[in-house]
Amino acid sequence: MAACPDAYLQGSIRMTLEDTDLWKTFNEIGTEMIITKPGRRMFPHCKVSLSGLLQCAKYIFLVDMVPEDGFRYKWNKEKWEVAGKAEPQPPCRTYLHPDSPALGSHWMKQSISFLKLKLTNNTLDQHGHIILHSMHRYHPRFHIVQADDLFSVRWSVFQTFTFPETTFTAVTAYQNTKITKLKIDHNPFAKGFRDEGTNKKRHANKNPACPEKRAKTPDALNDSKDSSSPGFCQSSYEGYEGEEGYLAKRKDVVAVKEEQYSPWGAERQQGVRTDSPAGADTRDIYSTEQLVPAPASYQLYRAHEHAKSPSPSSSIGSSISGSGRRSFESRVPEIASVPDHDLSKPGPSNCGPQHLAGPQDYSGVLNMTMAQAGKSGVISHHIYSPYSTEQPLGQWSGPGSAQYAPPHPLTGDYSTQAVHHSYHHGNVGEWSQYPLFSYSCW
DNA sequence: TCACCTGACACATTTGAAAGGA
DNA sequence: ATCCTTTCAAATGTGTCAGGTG
Repeated sequence: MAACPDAYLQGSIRMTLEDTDLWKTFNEIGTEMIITKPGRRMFPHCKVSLSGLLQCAKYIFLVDMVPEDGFRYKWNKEKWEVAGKAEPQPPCRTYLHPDSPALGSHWMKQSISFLKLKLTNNTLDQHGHIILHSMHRYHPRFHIVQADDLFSVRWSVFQTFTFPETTFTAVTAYQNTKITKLKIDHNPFAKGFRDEGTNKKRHANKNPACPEKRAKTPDALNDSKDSSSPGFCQSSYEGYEGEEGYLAKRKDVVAVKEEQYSPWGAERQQGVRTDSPAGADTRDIYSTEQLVPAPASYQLYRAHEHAKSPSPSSSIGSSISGSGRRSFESRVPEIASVPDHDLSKPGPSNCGPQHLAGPQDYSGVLNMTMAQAGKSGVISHHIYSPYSTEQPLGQWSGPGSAQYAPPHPLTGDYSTQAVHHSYHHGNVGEWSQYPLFSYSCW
C-alpha cells in the first residue's frame, strides 16, 4: 500500500480495473452510457481482476450503480450543467456475475468481465437490467462477498470497490460528440460508423440542408478530432466544475472510501448527495467491508442467459489498453453494525467462515414474490442452486428507497415461506426476482 | 420551441448449429 | 462414433436519424 498509492488494503483483497486507459480517456471527456428500454450494454464495459482471495473459499461477485450525486444534468453548449435535483431513484438492482458463486481461485485466474450487464431506463423492466435515470450520473460499484451461496450472502463479509474513472452519465442519446467518436473508434460493433469504414448510411442520409439540426452528429465528430487536445475535457463538465469544482477535486483522489454507501443498507439514501457537490466529499470511501444485514425485501434476479457467461477475454477495449490497469485494495475494514445482528461476530476476514457459522439461516432469503415476465402468476421456487450448472445466477434487484423497510431481520412472515421455497429446484423462467436482503440499496 | 425519448434502420460482431473431413 | 474445423444464418450489439412527446 505504501508502495502503491493506487491501492489500499481491506483484508488482502485487491481489485484492479482493466482497460484503465480507455476508461480514463472516456472519463476525461465525460463518459456517457446509452440507456434504452430493452437495455444497453456499457462501453467500456466493466472488467476487473481480483487477487488476494482465498483459493478455496467461495465468493459472489456483484455490481450495482451508485448515483454520483443528487443532481440531474443537461448538456448545454458542449458542457454538462446541473439541471436540477435528481429524480427519485429507480428500483435498485444489482448485477450478479454469472459465475457466482465461484472459488477464489476461479475469480483470480482471469479477468472478470461484466460484458453482458445492461442498463435501462425502463423502470418496469422485467429483464433484470440495471435501471437508471437519463441525464443522471452514476458509477459502478463492485462487491465481492465471501459466501458459499446466495443464501449466506447476507451474513457474509463483503468488500466494495469503486473506480473514479468509471463514472458516467446515463443518456438516451449521446450528447457529447467526442464521446460518440470515442465509442465508434473503440467499440467493434460500431465499426460501421468509423470514417474509414463503409459508413454508407451516415453519408447517404446526411442532410446538408440542416447542418444545425443535429449538433451531435458525425459532422461534429470530425471536429472533435481536433478538439481532443488537453483541456477540452475540463470544459466538458465546466458547468459542474465551475460551480463546484467537484470533478477537479475528484481527480486528485486516488482512492477514497465511500462509507455511506452501504450496498444493501438504508444508508444508501444518505449516500446520495443532495447537497452541493462541493460539499463534504462523501465519496471518501472507495471500499468498505461490512457484514451484510438480514434480508426482508431485497429481490434477486436471475437470468438463464447468463449460462452463456460473457467472455472475460472479450477483445472490446482490451486492444486499447492492455497495460492500463488500476487497482484498489480495500483499506480499513469497516463493519456496519446491523440491528439485531450479532455484533460479536468476528470482524471482516478473508478467511473467516463467519457466514457459515452455525446452522445457516435461509429465512427471509427466499421470499418468492415475483414472477417472471410473461409468466405472471408463476412463482419461482428454484431460487438458486449453487452447484447447478443449469441455473447460473443472474441478477438481483431491490426495491427503491420508498420500499425500504427498517432493518428487521428474520421476521416470521416470510421466513416460513422462504425456507420452504429454498429447497425447490426446477424450471426457472428467464428472469426471476427473489428477495434477498432486508435492506434495499437506496 | 426545445430538450429529451423512441423506434426503425444499416452495419458490424457474436453465436451456435450444421456440414464435412479426419 | 467421436472430434475438429469450416461455413453460414440468425441473433445481437452499435450509432444514426427522423419523428414523437411533454
